[in-house]
Order: sequence, then C-alpha cells, then structure tokens
Amino acid sequence: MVSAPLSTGTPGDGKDRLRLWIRLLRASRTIEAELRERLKREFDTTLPRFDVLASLYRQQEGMLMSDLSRFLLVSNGNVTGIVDRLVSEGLVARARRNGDRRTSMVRLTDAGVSAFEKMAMAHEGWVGELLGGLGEEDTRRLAAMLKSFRSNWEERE
Amino acid sequence: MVSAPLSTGTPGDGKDRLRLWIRLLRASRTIEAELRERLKREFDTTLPRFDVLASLYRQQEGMLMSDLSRFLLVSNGNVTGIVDRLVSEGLVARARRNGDRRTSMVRLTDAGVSAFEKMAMAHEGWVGELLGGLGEEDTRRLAAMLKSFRSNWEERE
DNA sequence: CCGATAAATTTTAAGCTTGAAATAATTTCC
DNA sequence: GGAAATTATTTCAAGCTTAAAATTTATCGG
Repeated sequence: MVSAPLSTGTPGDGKDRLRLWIRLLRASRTIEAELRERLKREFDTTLPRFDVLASLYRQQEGMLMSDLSRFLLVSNGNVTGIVDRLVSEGLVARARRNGDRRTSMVRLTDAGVSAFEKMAMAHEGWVGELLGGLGEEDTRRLAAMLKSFRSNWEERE
Repeated sequence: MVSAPLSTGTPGDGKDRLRLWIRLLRASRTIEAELRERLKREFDTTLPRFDVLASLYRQQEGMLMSDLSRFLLVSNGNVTGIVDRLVSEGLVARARRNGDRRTSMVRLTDAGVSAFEKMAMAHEGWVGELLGGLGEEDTRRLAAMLKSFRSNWEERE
C-alpha cells in the first residue's frame, strides 16, 4: 500500500511524513477491515450503513442527503444508494419537506434507533479491543495530534 | 463517519479509544481522497493501481498475486482485477513459472518502472504538503506510536 | 412573470471491494 | 500411483465509490 520513501533523505524532508502516512493508512485499513468483518458476521450489515446510522443517531431531527455526504466525506451519489438500502431495510425514512421540495429529511425509524444502539454498543467494545495495545496516555496524545492535524488541514481549503 | 461515543464515560473506558479511532479514520480518508483526486488529475490513474505499482517497485524480482494481496491488505479477487487493468495498460506483466503452474510472477515492465517513478516523486511531495501541518517532532512521534500499534496488533492474530 | 442561474438530489458508467464458489495445480499420505 | 487435502488464482454476485451528467426545484434580476 503506497510506496516506501524514494528520496535519499536528509532529516526533515518528505521521508518522515511519507512514512507516517503509510503507517496511518495501514493502521486504519487494518482496523477498518476487522470492524467490517465483525459488522457483517454479528449484524449482517456493512460499515457504510453503520456510518450512516451513526450520523443519523447523532442528529435525531434528521439530516439532508448533502449533510450526510459532507459529514461522512463521501460523494452525493454514494449516499443515495446506501440510504436506499437502509430504507428498504426499514431502518431509515425519507420525509419530503414542504419548504423545499428538492430536499428530503432523512431520519432513523424506531427500528433504526434500536438496531443502531445494539450495534454501537458492540462497536465501541470492538474498537476498545482493537486499539487495546495503546496505553491511555498514548491514546489521548495520538487523538490530540490527529485533532490538530484535522484542523490544520481544514483551515487551508 | 462511525459513531460518537455512546457510553457515559469514566476515564479509561472505551470512549477515548473510540474518539481516537474516529479521528484516525477521518484523517486517513481526508488525505486519501486528496491523493486519489490528484492521481486522477495528474496521471489519470487510481490509488489502487498506484499501490500495486509501488509494491512491485519495492520487489523488482516480482511478486505472486497472493503476496500482493497480503501486502496491500486487500482480497485476492480484488488484486486480479487491478493487475488485469495494469497489464492492459502495459505497466505490468504476468510470467507463468515453470516450478509451480498455479502461480504467476507479477512484475513491472520498463514502462511500469518509469511511470511509477514519475508518480512516486509527485506523490511524496503531495504527502509532504498534506501532512505539512505537523511539526517534525510530532511527525516522528506519531509514526512511532502507529508503528508500535501495528506490531501489537499483528502479534495477536 | 420569466428566463437564467444556482442548489439538492438522482442517475449513470466505470472501477474498486469483499466473500464465496469454482478451477487448476500441487502436495500428502496411504 | 492415486485419492484426498491443500494452495494459488480466478470468477462471480452484490455492494461501495467516484465523477460527471441529468433532473427537479428554488431563487434572482429584470
């Protein structure tokens, strides 16, 4: 996955950052794969569906398709398909709005709420387990660094 | 993307790790999306193809399909398709082996080597830019933490 | 009011991804 | 040697993903 550093490397050039990126990507893919597999096995669902349910659970009043897309960092068209499937599973409902007929408010159904709560409990446990190798101190430090990275990034677009 | 912590949270429970996981995932998706877009725009290629080329560049003697799959953390069937496309682009070649006719050695062509070298140069620069918000010290610390996380993980399977 | 522009969403085509089933070749073990 | 198990790969169906085009509805400037 992605290339090892090519440049010959005096300290401070792109090499350290490339190495960091490779490790970041491997870590997140490893965890993601494990979570995906467990969601499939235990709840017969997928990570994208879980992510949509999680977003909607945070916003009980509902979200627009474009809110979902922006929040989840995926394309508009992508969300359409995932929500379609969740609707057909009865976990989510679209409600046309009087104000603006282009948009629809997407919201969890009661079945969606209770399905998500079960999954979220297990999910939180799994993440705790999968990141168990990290001490509490490192966990918080890592989280803080990643937070500031995100903010830095967002500033510049 | 993934749920915010649900539990009410005494320090040291799963909450901190869940928060870390969410940030890790958001960071890697953000960077990944930007790299994907630039690979498309500048080189008319994709991240999975770039990843395969990068693996093969590291192992100039070639890799089995299963080596690629294991190294890239993706499924076997997935690699088949990506390599097929790279072969049809002339960047990669499959060579049947005399010893074991189930396997084939996949290797970069000359065109593949020079295409990859161009991309890798740009790629390294992009990563440097995208992670630019992090100081050198943080970069190295973060990388060290992620490395030890990976090893911890790998020990337990 | 009406045409142009913008905004929200869906559709489409191409490619990525997985997990499982199918193929093919090798190895193991009587 | 030959059946059975194992290994490497491909094929397949379903779903995820993107970027771009198309659709539908709102808004804005005459």
